[in-house]
Formats: sequence, C-alpha cells, structure tokens
Amino acid sequence: MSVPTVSRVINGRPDVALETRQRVQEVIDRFNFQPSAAARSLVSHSTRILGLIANDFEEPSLGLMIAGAQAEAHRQGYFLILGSNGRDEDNAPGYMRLVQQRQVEGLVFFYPIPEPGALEFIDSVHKDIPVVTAAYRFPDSRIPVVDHDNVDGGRQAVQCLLDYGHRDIAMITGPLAWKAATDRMYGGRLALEAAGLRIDPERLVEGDWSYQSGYEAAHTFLERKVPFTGLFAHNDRMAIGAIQALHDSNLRVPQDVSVVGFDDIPGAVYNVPPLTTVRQSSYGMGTAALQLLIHTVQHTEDPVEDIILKTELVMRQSCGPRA
Amino acid sequence: MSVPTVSRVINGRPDVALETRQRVQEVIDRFNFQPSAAARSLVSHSTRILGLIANDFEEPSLGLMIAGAQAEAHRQGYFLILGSNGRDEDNAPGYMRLVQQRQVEGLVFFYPIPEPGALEFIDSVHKDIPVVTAAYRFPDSRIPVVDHDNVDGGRQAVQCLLDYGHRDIAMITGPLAWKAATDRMYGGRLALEAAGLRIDPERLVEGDWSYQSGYEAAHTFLERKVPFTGLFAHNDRMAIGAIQALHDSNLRVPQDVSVVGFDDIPGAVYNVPPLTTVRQSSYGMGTAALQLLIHTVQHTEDPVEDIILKTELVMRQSCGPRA
DNA sequence: GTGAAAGCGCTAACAT
DNA sequence: ATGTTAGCGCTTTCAC
Repeated sequence: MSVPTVSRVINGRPDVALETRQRVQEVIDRFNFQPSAAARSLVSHSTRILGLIANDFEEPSLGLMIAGAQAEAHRQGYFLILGSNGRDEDNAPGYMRLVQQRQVEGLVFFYPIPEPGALEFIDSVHKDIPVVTAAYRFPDSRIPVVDHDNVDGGRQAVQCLLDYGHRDIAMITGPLAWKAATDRMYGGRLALEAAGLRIDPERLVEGDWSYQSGYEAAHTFLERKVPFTGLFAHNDRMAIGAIQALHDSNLRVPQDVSVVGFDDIPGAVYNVPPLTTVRQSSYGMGTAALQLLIHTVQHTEDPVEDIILKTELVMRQSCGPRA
Repeated sequence: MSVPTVSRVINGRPDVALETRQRVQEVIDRFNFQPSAAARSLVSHSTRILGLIANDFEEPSLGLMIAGAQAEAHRQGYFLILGSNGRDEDNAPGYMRLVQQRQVEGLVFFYPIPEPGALEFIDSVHKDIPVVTAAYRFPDSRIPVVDHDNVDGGRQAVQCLLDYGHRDIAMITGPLAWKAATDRMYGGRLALEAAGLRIDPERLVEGDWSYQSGYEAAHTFLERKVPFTGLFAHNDRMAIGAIQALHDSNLRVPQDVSVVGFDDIPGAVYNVPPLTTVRQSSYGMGTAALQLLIHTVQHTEDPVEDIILKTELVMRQSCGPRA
C-alpha cells in the first residue's frame, strides 16, 4: 500500500497483483480520492488543457462552435480554457502567460475577423505549442486550418440560381479581407463561368455581414438600375436584410428576385419567405478544430493536414424559377 | 541568485536589494522565463482557474455571456475553463473530476434550462468550492444567483402597452418551468393589477421560446377569438414569430396589435416593424456572475448577496397607441 | 509485484 | 537582504 502502488492502480498499470489492486481501489472509492492535477502536471509536463481564443463574441455561430469544441475536448479527456481578444484591451500578454507557463498544451484561434498583429502573435505561440486556426487561413503560414468549404458553398449557391434559369445574378459579399468572403465569391465565379457568365462589377457590393449592410446593398443595386433576378448574399443576415429592402421596394421574393443566403442560421427558416441557404455546421467546425488540435498535440512530428468541412445547399422558398 | 530570490523577485516581494532585483529581472527578461503554473499550484493550492458550465449552447445569448465572463475573469487574473452538460452524454462525472482534482476554484452554472439532477449535482459541487448560478435560482437553495430583473422587465413591457391605452393584453410566456418566464409573467401581472386589470387565461399561452411557438401562440389567440390589441411575448423570437402570424392573418403591427418582446436580440432592430422590447445585457450577466464568483472565492466566509441586473425598455415601432 | 529514493519547480520557514 | 532546508503530491527509476 505504498504511494507508488496507488499511483500504479490509478493509472491502470498492469504490474499490480489483483488482490492489491482491489484493496487499493476500495480505499480510493471509500474516500473518493482524486489525484491532484497540479502534482501530476508538475511531473508529467502535461496539463490536458487546451485553449480556444476568439475575437468576436457577437458572432452568432460562436456558441455552437464552442459547444462542439468543448464536447470533443471532453470526449478525449481534455479541458478547454477560453480566451478572447475582446473589446477591452490587448490580451495577447495574458495568452502568452498561458502558453509559457505551460498551462495549455495547444490553442485554437477562432478569428473569423482578421486582427492586426494576429499573425505575429499566433506565430510566436506556434513556436511553443501546437496551434490551429479556425475559419481563417493566414497567408504564407504553415499553421493548420479548419474551415468550411466556402468555395464549394459559393458555387452551390450560384449554381442553384443558375438552375432556376437566372442569368442576371447579383452578389453581396462579406468584407473581402475575410477568407470566407473571397472564397464564396470565387466559388460563385466558378459557377458563373461554367455557365459562360462573368461577375459583373455593377452587380457586386461588399457588405459587412450585418442585416443593415444587406439592406443597403440591395438598395444600391436598385439605385444602379442594373436588372437582376438572382441574388447571392454571403450570409443569412445580409440576405434577410436584402429581402427586406426588396420588399420595401415592392419586389417579391422569389417571384421577382430569388435570394440565396449562407450559414443557415436559426432565423433562416422563419424568414418571410423561408430562406434558401448554404448550410455550414458551426458545431462541426468546433469538433473538427479540436480533433485536429489534439492530433497535433499527440503527434507533434506528424505532418498536419487542413480539415475542410462540406457545406450543403438547403432549398427553401426564397428561390424560384425565373418569371 | 538563489532560487528563492528569483521567486521573491517574480512575486514582487519588497525584501530584495534593488541591485539584486535588477540583475535577476534582466536574466528573466533575457530568457523570457515564466514560472511553471503547475509547480505554483502544487504549493499554493490555488490554480486561478474558474469554470463556466452551460447546458444550452443554442441559446443565442450564450456567446456574449461567455465573453463577459471571460473578460472579467481575465481582468482579475483568472482563466476560465468551459464545460457543457451538452447533447451527448452525462458530463457530471467529468466536472466532479475538475472540482476534486482541484483544478478549478469556483464554478458558474449557466443553466437557463433547468436540468433533472442539476440541483443535486450543483449542491455536491458546492460542498467543495464556491458556486454561482446564472439565470436560474434553485428553490430552497442557498446558492448565490445572478439574474436579470425579469419581474421588473415584465412589468415594464406590460406597462408600455397600458400606457398606449391597450386594455386587452395577451401574453405568450416562456416555459413556466423557467424562473425567467414566471418572473416575467408575475411582473406583467403586477402592471395589470395596478391598472385594475387581471391576467385572462384565455389570453395566455405558454410557448417554448422558439419562433415557431410564438407563431403558433398567435394563431391560438386568433382561433380563440378573444380580442386583444396588445401582446407581450416573453422573448424576441416568439414576438417575431407572433408578428409573422399576425401578418399572415392580415393584422397590422402596431396598428391592429402592439407587440412587445424581451431580450433585444440583434434581429429585433431589423424586424418589420422594428421590435419594441425589454433589453437585458448578456455580456453584463457574464461579468456580474464572475464578479460574484471571484468575490466568493476570495472571501469564502462572507455572506454572499445575489446580483439582480436592471432591464430596460427599448421603444421601437412594434408598439403604438390603440386605434 | 512492491517499496524506497529521487526529483518535477516552486514557496514558506528559518537561519544567517 | 540572501541562502539553506523542507515539502507540496505525484511519477519514475531501481532495488528487492
């Protein structure tokens, strides 16, 4: 019943006599003994804690992304620490503390909004521990990425409009600093070009993901007086804002203009009309990010591959055949 | 330059000669030395890690609540570990591990949905470490609570309708198992009774917070053929669903029916018409919960007081004078 | 198969 | 003002 023996039992080592193991286990159960995580970490140099750092907590998808990440971490016996590069201050020093004090074995950066200085910071972290970025790829960096297949999603969105016979297709993009936006635009372009069409700059407006910007973008198209019967908005909020603007101008959706969004947020179903959109799973992105991170933590020398998650077109009533 | 001296410098102890301190600091900076958190925890019995456990990651307010909590934790030098009683399994054993392995010094439970067995679990945790619940109060328990003032919020919502001259007021409640719903209903009743009115069971439907249930509740009212010119929905999603149902039945908002929601979700402004609602700050709830928790952790013997956060009526266009 | 001894990196108590 | 000693609770040799 010495200390090392108890240690062996707790860690399920085989080299303990059955009778001893039972005796020890009994005492453990009786006193509900749990080994101190701090002491274990000290000797094992492993905390089983991972970190998730986000910079935009208004992002509606974040909750589900976190849920997925947390679930996956938990399933694999890790805990998840949370950080934000939030509103207030520059938190980078705080995270370096996390890293350098060896509290965290790996970090996911969920930076849908690229931040000034983010790459430098992430790179410096990356020197110490494995890092994964979700929803963004830093140019020229060898940091593994988890992302949705935005190119294919954009392609599907535009293809859906083309399939309904639309030829005059407008697009409201996200901020073009975002990989998600350029990818979705590129995918849309692929679909257009396959149909012998091109992106018309007059039918292109850059939004900022907000309802408001979708609303304004639709008005811009109307003011420009370029005809369009199909509209692809890079997210659902802008799509819904645009539909509202179209309604205000007495245009019917989908009879006069067909609209496709992106995301499949909960509100998409309840929009008037219910929104046709490209679904992506934030929960799935969370689990995928953690799978990738944990794999990297456990097999440091393996070459890592990005994870690209499929997107799926969800047909509802905001799209219909050309009049 | 012995080990304890370095320790003294790092912890900013006064009893170090200026010259020594500088020499030590220089080396620390040069090698970017950071003390091991595990070793410190082992001897100090303090990890500076707190936990937040949520059970509903679909809840749109969760992201901001987490952001607030994280920011406050960080400001006070703590890290925040995340947990979920999520979709998959029963995670309670996992959290007990967190607690008993002394990885976490305190826990916030964000259980807007009461869970079977939650009270037992939380109580058992509470025996070991400080605990705070957010958005829910367990009956007969002395666990401190952070919550919005839902009673006053409900009162303000109904008062707004009364002020516009409405006398026939319907209400779509949240699930009555929720404290938030009973509180909002009670607040509404207070306002009605102050105006010499009562809650009419015919004008009361219990929803489940979803758009869908708001939509259906409004239809129920219309089918019952009880007249109403004012409607208070216990959250914005149900309010928006109800407005849609009213539109479908060719009733105008606010000309025929005035509608007040609750929450002030981002979509409220962009609804048609923009939604009058009672605002609550999820971010503020997160910071408040962590302030309370940290205070409790640091002053274990102090009697703790609940924190009740103010709510605020935001007037938009879904409410107007009685025709 | 089991226990004795050493050490992970730090802080606290004591001695100088 | 600084160094020496001890010990936090574990895991890992290494004897036996």
